[in-house]
Amino acid sequence: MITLTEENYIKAIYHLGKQGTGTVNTNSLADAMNTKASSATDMIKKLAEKNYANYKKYQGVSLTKEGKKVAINIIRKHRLWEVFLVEKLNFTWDQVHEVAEQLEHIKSQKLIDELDAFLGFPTQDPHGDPIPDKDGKFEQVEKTSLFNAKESINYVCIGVNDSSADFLKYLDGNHIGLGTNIKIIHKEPFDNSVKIQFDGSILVVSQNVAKNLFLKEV
Amino acid sequence: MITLTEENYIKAIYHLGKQGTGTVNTNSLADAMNTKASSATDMIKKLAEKNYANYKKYQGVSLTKEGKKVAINIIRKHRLWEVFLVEKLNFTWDQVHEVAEQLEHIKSQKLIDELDAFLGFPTQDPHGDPIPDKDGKFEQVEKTSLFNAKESINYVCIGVNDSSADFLKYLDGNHIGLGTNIKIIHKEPFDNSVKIQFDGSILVVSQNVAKNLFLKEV
DNA sequence: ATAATTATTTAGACAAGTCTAAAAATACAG
DNA sequence: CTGTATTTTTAGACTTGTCTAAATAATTAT
Repeated sequence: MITLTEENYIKAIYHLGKQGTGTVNTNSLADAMNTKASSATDMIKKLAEKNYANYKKYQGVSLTKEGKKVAINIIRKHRLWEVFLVEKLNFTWDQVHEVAEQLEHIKSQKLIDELDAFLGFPTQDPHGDPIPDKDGKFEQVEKTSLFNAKESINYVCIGVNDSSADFLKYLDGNHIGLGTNIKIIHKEPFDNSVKIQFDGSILVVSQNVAKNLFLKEV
Repeated sequence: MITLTEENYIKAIYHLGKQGTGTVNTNSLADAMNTKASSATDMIKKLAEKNYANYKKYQGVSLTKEGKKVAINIIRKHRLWEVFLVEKLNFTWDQVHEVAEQLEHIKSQKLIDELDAFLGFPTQDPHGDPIPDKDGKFEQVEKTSLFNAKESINYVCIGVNDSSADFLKYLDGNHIGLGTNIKIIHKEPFDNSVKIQFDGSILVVSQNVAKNLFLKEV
């Protein structure tokens, strides 16, 4: 049996370690879990014990194949529930995260498979992130941040990095969403702000915003 | 903050104590929770401490107004999720309970209100039990068990008492469900079995079945 | 009314997950 | 390369919910 806390640690290791491929150090894991390094160490040992993680003292932690499988399954559930909440229950994209964090831990294979079918086998969640299929396969879309994007090229918004409610509300307030077509008018070297054009309007966004908005060339 | 375990104890007290109006003794509570009497005592104390339960040593436990509110809210969530699972995700009525037991603990007022609306404000779950509305109000339907029903009167099946998967599968196998019209042909005094007629077929059911099938006169 | 039985509570212990404080290992700067 | 700073681990303790075993209260039977 895998506990709720174990699942959350596994998920955190996955996200911190470049989609499960890299090593994560104890302090960043503790930070991500809002806990202390000593607690993280204890849990890392337990995960290694249960064969979800590779661990050598002072060398950081990474997920085993088994651990990655668990992580991807949680992510699949999280993102499917997000689609459900937005498409069927009138949630906005900044409201879904908190509830999906709870729903992702419900244990029932039938539930998630039926939900997937009910939603029409979606491939992206409301923030543009890919949804793993039943076998854990998913496409990592080629994406550039607005910060790294080039002037005078046409882009379309395909996702966000920081999905904090505040950031998502900011985007909503400025009428930027998935699918919005964006062109860079000017990149200001002084403060790294970016002047963009979309839907006929012009907007200057901060470096912070630019780094968290993902685009794709069209 | 109320914990998952506390919620489950409150729910059990509600169900055991005649919909929250009566007193429950420690042993039955422990049995219902699959735990030991000493554990039940500990939890009862905690619930009394937090004002969800009334408790005097050796006198059993009952829910406070606050406790009843919590119980009814959990039941509301449980039953709404059951409707969702059956109507939208192709679950059969014997498959819903286990998953609804998990879903009922998800914390989000918006989630449950939106789900309620999405389902069209249903008043009964798939087993015929009433669903409390947003304010905790619900109709307790007048029901007789088949065991107590009288011969030669027309009844309709409106619910079940024992909602174990085995019992529900038995009913499915015999094509009895909510809404099935039933008439008693003969009550056998020897073993309390009951011969019934429905949809043109004739069936003899055991006392056990008769006690767990709820009917309403038509 | 008293003895036997049953129900309930208490006491002390354990596992999971967390914490603080201190020790040990690693990394970094001069 | 050596000392300092940082990171990580260990040790011991606390909380929640559980257990067993023993003590106490309530109930039932004679």
